[in-house]
Amino acid sequence: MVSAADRAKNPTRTSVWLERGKPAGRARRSDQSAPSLDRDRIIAESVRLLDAEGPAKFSMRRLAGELGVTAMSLYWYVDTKDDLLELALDSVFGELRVPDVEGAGADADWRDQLRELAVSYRSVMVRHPWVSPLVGRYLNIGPNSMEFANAAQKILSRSGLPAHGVTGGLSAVFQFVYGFGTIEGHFVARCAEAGVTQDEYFAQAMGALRERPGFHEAMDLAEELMEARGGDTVEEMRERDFVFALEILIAGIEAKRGR
Amino acid sequence: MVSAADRAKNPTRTSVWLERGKPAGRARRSDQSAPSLDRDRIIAESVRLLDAEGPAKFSMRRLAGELGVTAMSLYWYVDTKDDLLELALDSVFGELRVPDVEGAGADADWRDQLRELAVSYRSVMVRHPWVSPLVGRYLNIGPNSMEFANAAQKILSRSGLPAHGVTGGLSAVFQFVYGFGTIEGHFVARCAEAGVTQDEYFAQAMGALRERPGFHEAMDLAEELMEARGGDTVEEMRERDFVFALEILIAGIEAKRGR
DNA sequence: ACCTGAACACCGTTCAAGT
DNA sequence: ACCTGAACACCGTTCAAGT
Repeated sequence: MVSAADRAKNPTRTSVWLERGKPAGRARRSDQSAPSLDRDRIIAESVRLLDAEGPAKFSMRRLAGELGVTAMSLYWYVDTKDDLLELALDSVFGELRVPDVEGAGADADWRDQLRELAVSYRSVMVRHPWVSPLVGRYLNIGPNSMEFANAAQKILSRSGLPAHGVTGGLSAVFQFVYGFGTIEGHFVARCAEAGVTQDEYFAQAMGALRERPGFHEAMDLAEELMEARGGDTVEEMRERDFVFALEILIAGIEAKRGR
Repeated sequence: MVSAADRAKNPTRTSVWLERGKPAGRARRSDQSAPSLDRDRIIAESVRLLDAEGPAKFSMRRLAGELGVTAMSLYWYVDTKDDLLELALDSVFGELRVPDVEGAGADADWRDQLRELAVSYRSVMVRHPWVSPLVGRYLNIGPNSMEFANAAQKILSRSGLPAHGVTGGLSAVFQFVYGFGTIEGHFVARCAEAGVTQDEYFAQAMGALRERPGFHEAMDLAEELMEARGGDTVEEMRERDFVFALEILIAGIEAKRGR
């Protein structure tokens, strides 16, 4: 933990994870009277609030209220709201089911492991729609993010892609999943806020669009394509798109093997 | 344009573009004295400010100040800040160079057109890093967004993908570009804010990471992969990743033709 | 070591009032 | 038709002070 004065000496610090000093908060006193707060409690409650009410309503004052404390108490444990968000971000990355890529897992089919990691990443983004803007905002170098990135690198390294293409392959797959999960997560959150099902929301938006003058032609093609894809619910349609897109990516990687 | 009272009658409105009444602002009076403001000026200045100072510093009060007017004047032209952002979003989508997919363009190679559209989308995201969170937030049904989506659909429809796979293919390509452009745009913006070049920022972050205990192994693989990819500057490295990733996607689509 | 109260410089938006 | 001033209910953060 770093005081405001220390921070002034390190003005280019770009991440909580690059703090000097104790990484997990200020030194705990050995004294018997336990403090009412700690970083982990603050982070856990932040995640809960962000999930429940969305990032727009998340404030230091609101969070403090939920913890039965004044807003200023929080500043004993984190330097800024930004740092807190970065901590919350890495904390939900802990939910990722990262396949075993070391011992026995190093012999598994890279395609299966890639699918597993992609599916898991997607579901984190959907469960926590506030995560995706933060992934863009921070460096993503917390321990859980790093474990994820490391596993992804190992999996793609075994795909047969030429060495010069592995980072590009990583981009292709995980930026896709990021984009997909972002849009999906926001859609789910919007429906929940509006108090309608995804199918209701979708039907309403499509209806409104069809009435727009000059958009008939565009909608015709869109509907034709949606028809061909099939799927009875919005969730099923999205699922088909995700699966097919992932298969395109895997097929593309296979096509680029050794070139 | 819709008054607060009208809006109350349409509580499920989910986009400025689904407003009832005049789509381009309130009716202009025929009177000779021109008003000092109009929607287009407000939108243009919003884009300028968002580019220059980022979304965190963008406020109705700040914007009004820049336009030489009080904050409340703006509410004559837009219902909420949210609506204004949605308008600004579609406005920068107007910068997209959408290939001709209708007449002669319908015979062009779909790969070339897909690359052109992807490159253009990426560069919009990088020039305007505030765009990417908004793409997640809104429905993206403004006229420029729709033209983009329509062109993308037409291009993918000619790729040889089976009809049921076209929407998945669209996801794969454009969610990838979205994710890539998001991360890239934020990185560029962060460097500008910190007043360092991308290469300096990158070197600093890598250096800090290498010093972290227990991250040696992960960094070794990452550096090996970056070595193999090559590229002397951060921009060049990113360029290689983007190009290769896009070729993976195209190869994947080709592999899925007719299946 | 840990927490608080008051204060500063901000927000988006409403509403009644001006011209 | 278009714009303003005052007001409401908020923000993140600092700082001096309490225990």
